[in-house]
Amino acid sequence: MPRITLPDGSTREFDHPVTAHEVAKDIGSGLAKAVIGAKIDGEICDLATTIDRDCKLELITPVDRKTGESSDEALYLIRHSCAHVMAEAIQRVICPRIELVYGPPVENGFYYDMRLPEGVNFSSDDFEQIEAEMEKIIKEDRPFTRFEMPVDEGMKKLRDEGSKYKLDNAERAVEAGSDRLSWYATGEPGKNWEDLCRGPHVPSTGRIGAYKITSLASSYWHGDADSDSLLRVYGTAFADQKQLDRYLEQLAEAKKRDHRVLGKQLRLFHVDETVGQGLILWTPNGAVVRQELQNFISEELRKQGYQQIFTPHIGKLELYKTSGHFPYYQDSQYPPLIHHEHLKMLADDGCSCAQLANSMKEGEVEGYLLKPMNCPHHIKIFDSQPHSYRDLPVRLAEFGTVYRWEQSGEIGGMTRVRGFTQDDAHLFCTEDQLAEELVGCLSLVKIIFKTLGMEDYRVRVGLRDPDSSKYVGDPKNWGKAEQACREAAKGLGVPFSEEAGEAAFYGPKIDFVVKDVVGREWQLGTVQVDYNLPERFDLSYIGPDNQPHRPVMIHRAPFGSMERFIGVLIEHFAGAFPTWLAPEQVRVLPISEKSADYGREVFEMLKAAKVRVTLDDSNERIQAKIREATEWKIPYLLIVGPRDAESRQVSVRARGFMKDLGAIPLDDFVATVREEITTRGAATVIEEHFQAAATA
RNA sequence: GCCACCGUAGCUCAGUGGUAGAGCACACCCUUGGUAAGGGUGAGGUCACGGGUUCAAGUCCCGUCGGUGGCUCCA
Repeated sequence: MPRITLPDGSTREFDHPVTAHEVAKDIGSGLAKAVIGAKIDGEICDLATTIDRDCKLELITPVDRKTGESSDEALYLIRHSCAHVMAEAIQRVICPRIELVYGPPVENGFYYDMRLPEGVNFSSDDFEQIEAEMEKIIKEDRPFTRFEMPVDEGMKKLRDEGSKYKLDNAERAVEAGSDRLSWYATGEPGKNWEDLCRGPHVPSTGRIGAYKITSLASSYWHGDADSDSLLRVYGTAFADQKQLDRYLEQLAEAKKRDHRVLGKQLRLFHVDETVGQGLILWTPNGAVVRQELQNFISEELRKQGYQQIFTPHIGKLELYKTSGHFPYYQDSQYPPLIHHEHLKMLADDGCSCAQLANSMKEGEVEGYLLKPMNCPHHIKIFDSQPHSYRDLPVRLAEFGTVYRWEQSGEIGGMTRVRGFTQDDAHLFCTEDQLAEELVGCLSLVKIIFKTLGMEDYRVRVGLRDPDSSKYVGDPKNWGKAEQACREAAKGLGVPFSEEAGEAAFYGPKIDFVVKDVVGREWQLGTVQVDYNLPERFDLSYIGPDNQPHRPVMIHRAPFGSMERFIGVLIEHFAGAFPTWLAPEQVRVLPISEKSADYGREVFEMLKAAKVRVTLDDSNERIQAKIREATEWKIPYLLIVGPRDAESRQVSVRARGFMKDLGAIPLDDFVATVREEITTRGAATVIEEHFQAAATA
């Protein structure tokens, strides 16, 4: 008879099979009331699950009594159950003929995919009504009742009901090894709403807590673009209103630091539909941030022995045929630029687009390509001279702008664009130098992320799929390169994962993924080993044996692109850039016209010290000037009035303190702000000046 | 690319087929003030673009462009 081990190690024995709920009752009536599910030998189950064998049992309550937080399991049960309630409400409120497809819990909530019958539609305007219906179902506190059938019988039921989607789900379950199919009725089977579902669920609808329908999207059946288009309704649910409110606040907070919102507010960049989708116009403020960042990266590159180069934005088609970019990746490139005479000739001949594409592939029409990658140009620089092994490694760096035809639905803000500038570099080295070069690439990343305070990132090492033969290069070298990537990643001291099958066909790679303050992940740069391009371009160096050898290439763009990186940076800092990056570093605010002359003097002095400073000599009151300046997230505001002019001081209001920190001599301020800027924030001397005021 | 929703002043947004609105920003005037909005006046619009329905369209329909959310893709 079942002997049940609880998480604290204690055991309970029963002389008959019991349900998880009965065990909870046996422990205490309070627990029995609170509990919403169980974990039996690590597997999450309904509370009504019968236990007839020895097992480990964990009871799931909506909220942990000690921490006040919900476990992942509790949220899983609540959200999965809420998906059912939402689906029922939608069928009742919108249309009963809506076909249900699939409704799982996901991170931060749940969704339900459904197929709408012809002519039926709904929008976010209907959310309120659906939520009202959900409220009713929850108030009724109907039990989630599980019932099972043998596969044959279950399939027949589904066929009779005529839902191809549910039938498909069942077939998949059977393929995965199920010998029975299960349904959950919200109430009484055969009488109330039901759904084919593996479960588990909370015991009854009343236990769902707080919920909200969040958005509407579309999806494809099986994720296949050629298959049926489905409507996906997103929602979220929590154990209680407080948690839901907190989540919604986080969402609102995330929206406020969205780089697209801040980009507009702080005039960092502009996208103009008449210029083109996904083409970033860097406005003066954004250009400052980018320029400062590029200067910083360039300095570090020089320290590491990189040489800076410049290459044009286009190159002959032939070049990209050699590299393999054309026509292999033609779909993700802007169409080629072709010669006038060709264009004219083809037009006169009434040539179709398809014919044109064909003749370009065949080499009958020459043209140029807007470069989708910088490597071919860099390779040509490397190859413009013979190389001795003594020259290696050669490290060529360029902030190189590339253009890619991203799918229109994917483009947005600065993080997914069609024209972008990579902090690109290509390293040409010997097989033996590879490991050390990889370490060098990663140390650069480390320095820069640290300076920017972006310490919450992880590294993904992409390795070969052991079952595939698509990879180019010597398997022995691959093994060594993979090991080198692994070691280099380890040396960073941040979490990293190895992912088999994620390598490019031409070499293993290391990707950097950063997390922003609200927990979203962004893939930034990569470091990739390449055995393919040196082969394709027939690169060589002369070794100590006086024989030609093939160099190995490393592509590295550790920040991905300036666009995406700065997009992420805007969100990371919520627009409040550290002083060295801030478009406007200091603003001088004279109290009134009486102090205008001194204000101008302060302004000129800072300008001469190469500080990005402005003077607000408008005839507003000081309160209004401060408010205005605060909205621009300027690091330092200098309030100057007759008192300050008298003593040649400035009254400092530093961003983040939101109050008057007191006055310091003008010369001291200039010197300290300079130091903060040149050390890129390593010295935050200003605050030390005001220790007492700042902490008061 | 696919699906849904959206596009009104520089920005944020109201606007029920019948005379295009508010707040902020901007310009000018008054105000000259010590740490998050002083007051007044004014200017600002092809309601994304193109077609259609209607006596009448910002509003309804179709198309195009663009945005948002998702799906798919991502050298």
